[in-house]
Amino acid sequence: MLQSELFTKTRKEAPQDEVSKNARLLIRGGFIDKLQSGVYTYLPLGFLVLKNIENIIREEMNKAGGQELLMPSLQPKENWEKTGRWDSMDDLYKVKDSSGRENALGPTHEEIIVPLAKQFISSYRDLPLYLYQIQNKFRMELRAKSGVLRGREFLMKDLYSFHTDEKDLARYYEIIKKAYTNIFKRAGIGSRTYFTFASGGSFSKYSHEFQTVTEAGEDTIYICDKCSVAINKEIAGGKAECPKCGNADLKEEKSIEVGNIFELKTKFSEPFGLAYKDKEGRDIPVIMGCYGIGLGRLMGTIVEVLSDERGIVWPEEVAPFKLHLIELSSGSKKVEKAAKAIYTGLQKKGVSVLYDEREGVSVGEKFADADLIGIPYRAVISEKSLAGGGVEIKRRGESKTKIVSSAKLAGIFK
RNA sequence: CGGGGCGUAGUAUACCGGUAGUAUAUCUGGUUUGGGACCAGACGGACCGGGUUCGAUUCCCGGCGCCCCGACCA
Repeated sequence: MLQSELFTKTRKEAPQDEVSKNARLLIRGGFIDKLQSGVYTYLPLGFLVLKNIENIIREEMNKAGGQELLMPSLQPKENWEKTGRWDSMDDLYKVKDSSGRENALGPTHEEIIVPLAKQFISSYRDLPLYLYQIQNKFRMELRAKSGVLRGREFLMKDLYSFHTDEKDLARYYEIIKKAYTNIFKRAGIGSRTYFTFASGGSFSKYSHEFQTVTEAGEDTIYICDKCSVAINKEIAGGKAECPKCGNADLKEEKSIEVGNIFELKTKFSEPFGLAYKDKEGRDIPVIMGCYGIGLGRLMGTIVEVLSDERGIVWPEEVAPFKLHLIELSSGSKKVEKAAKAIYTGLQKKGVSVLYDEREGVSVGEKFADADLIGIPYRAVISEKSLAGGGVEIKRRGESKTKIVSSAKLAGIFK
């Protein structure tokens, strides 16, 4: 993409009402725009990042046997009354249309997927079953905060699993645990993300969260270095010990909940009468699990964890482009021609490139933009680089540069 | 939802009871080009409603919006 044609421009300063690092950098770089508190537009650059995150998640969910579908946000009141959540869930958005009909704007989708699954599950032969979607959620947060980390409308992947018994649920739980570990690794935050024991609510001892260590987090966890797991402060009580090995020498950190998985068991299958016939022909309630990841929150977490004083440092798999090609021509036709040839050549090889061919933009500004936007590789082409034998290449986040011939440039992205 | 703070050009800010200045961005023209370069000109602004006042962007009241702390958060 030509940078001169990019919809957005970078900003030197962030709006004073944004305090969080993720929102300040994402707004300055032209990734997002705030419409109202807790509600953001994803601009072209941000949308590219979001799509990359989405693809990572989709690949891992498919690998775990998930079938993707898309459910509505407008959800009839009756479904929510059946589970009692129409009245009990205080962050539920309720909308009344001109005919007087009432709907919820979906904050989660148990109320929809369970009656849906009921249409197709009747026998033990139909189980297990794994369904997921990537879809906007609405939650009336009393206090939206921390940029994209806690919003009122946000993209979320939610997967629901259906099983014959708890043993099978436990088996699948482990599969998703691995899938989530892969997702956070590919998203570049694996080394700081811990499998965490958290409050289980009324049906089980624990639920589990994936918590990423950063000062920007609103949760506090205690990490066991021996087991590389953590326990959420909300259930740790006064003296925390590792739920796995009993170690009491835990490290306290602030963290962001980037994913959660929990056992629903029969909490939703019962109100909707979701049951299957076993081999003896008896009706048995279906056992369920559910598993969520907020995509915007994940994007914000990546920014919180992987950025420096100059801007964002995107991991390769989520970066909006693989390479930021910067032309410093000073009006030199030779440099212009060489840069353009490299750009077209890389495009043909399928390497995504943001090509800064803007005229009359100073060197400092181009470099500052590249640092802020945070594409993993920066290639500079100028009189100087050509004299040195080609293109000067540098990784974002590192300071050493090296010259490679333009022929060899594409090889870096294999 | 409790407490606190803040609303002035696209953005960041200043001053003021007498209708608003600067920077940056944008537009025009020109000079520049290895870390947000420079010159000249132009465009553009007081959240909404009410009150006090000869006069309100400024003071008072109400609303709305935004941020922070807390509570809440399958």
